[in-house]
Amino acid sequence: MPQLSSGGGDDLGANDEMISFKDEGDQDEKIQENAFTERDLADLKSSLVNESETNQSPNAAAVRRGQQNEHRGYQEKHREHLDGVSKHQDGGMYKTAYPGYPFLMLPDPYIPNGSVSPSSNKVSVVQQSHGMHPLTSLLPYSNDHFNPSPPHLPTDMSQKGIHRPQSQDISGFYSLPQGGVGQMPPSMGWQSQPVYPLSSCGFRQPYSSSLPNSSSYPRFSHSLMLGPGMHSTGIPHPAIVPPSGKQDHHDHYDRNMYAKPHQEPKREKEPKKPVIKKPLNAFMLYMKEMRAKVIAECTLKESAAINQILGRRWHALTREEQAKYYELARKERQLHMQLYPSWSARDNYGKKKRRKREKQQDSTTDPGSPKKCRARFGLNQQTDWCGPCR
DNA sequence: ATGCCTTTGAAGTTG
DNA sequence: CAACTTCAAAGGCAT
Repeated sequence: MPQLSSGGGDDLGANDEMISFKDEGDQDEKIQENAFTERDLADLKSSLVNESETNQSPNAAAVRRGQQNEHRGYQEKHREHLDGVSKHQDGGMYKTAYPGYPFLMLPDPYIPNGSVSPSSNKVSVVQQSHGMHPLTSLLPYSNDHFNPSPPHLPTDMSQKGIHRPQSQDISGFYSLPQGGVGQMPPSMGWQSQPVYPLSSCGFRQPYSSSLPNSSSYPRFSHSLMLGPGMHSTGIPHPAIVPPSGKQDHHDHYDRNMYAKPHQEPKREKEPKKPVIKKPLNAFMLYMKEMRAKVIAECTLKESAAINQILGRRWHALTREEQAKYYELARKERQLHMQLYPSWSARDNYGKKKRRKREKQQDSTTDPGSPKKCRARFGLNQQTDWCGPCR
């Protein structure tokens, strides 16, 4: 893949990247294949669908329609919506949220003013004591494309208590904290938003278990969105994460770091070096922005499922639409470089690898159960002995 | 408690 | 230099 930053200039190196899409045919094939195998599971699960779920769906047929639609190629569906000929009675998510191209909804949840995704609260960000981003004034972003919301609507908010600046700059992802109270962007009007039927989501059935019901449908309280971490002092840079805390499952950073950004005086031990995370690439930025929409429209929660949808939508975007994110990502990298000139992706490299290696080493010395051991060495479970087990 | 899943893209590593 | 690997986000789920 060519580097976007290469060659300078207009920097639409993204175009090259976009040319080299995966074989969509294969993808669709894979998708359909999965859809088929997963439908069985879905059928199974659908029997467990609770009352509220059916209440949300106009009728069972609608649900089934959604399931049937799952077997149609995403591209087909996408084309449908592009043509503005949504056959979904419910109007379909695109009809509702994407009158035209998906990007037209960008203004709504765009992250620069706070990744609205209620699920993306885990902003991977850093907690530093100072409130102002050192490069605030350097942020050259003109987010014309991403103007987050109508002027009358507050946009300064983020999840789990992260302040997002109202100013339109790159800081959306490397949030620049500002004073003031977190506010709800238009897209955060979750509770008043209509429930989008599952059929509008081009997603596969296994997640029908996530069909809306009164309890599972994402409702986000203000306390969640304006968590205790909402503070006027803020977050210097989302890419930085305190090494001590747990940021996410993978890297063990503190998810709630924003919730308690100022409670650290207690621990005065080892001022460890904060972890600086990778800047987000174009797709990651896109995901972060669109996740909330997908969650709302498809009533999904599982990120793996959501990401599949987002991946398909990503491919459905036009070059111009993608270019916006590539450009944003490029600026993200630039800013990241400015902020952390000495940082290298290598810094965070090899953690999992190391863990894996360590695990493997453990497993070589510790054979585990005989069954596991035989399986590992491809031996007959009934008759064979493996060395380590012996 | 931890890792996997799932996506794309950037960047690092390996051969 | 091509191919491969890792890590960014996300949250449910399995172990």
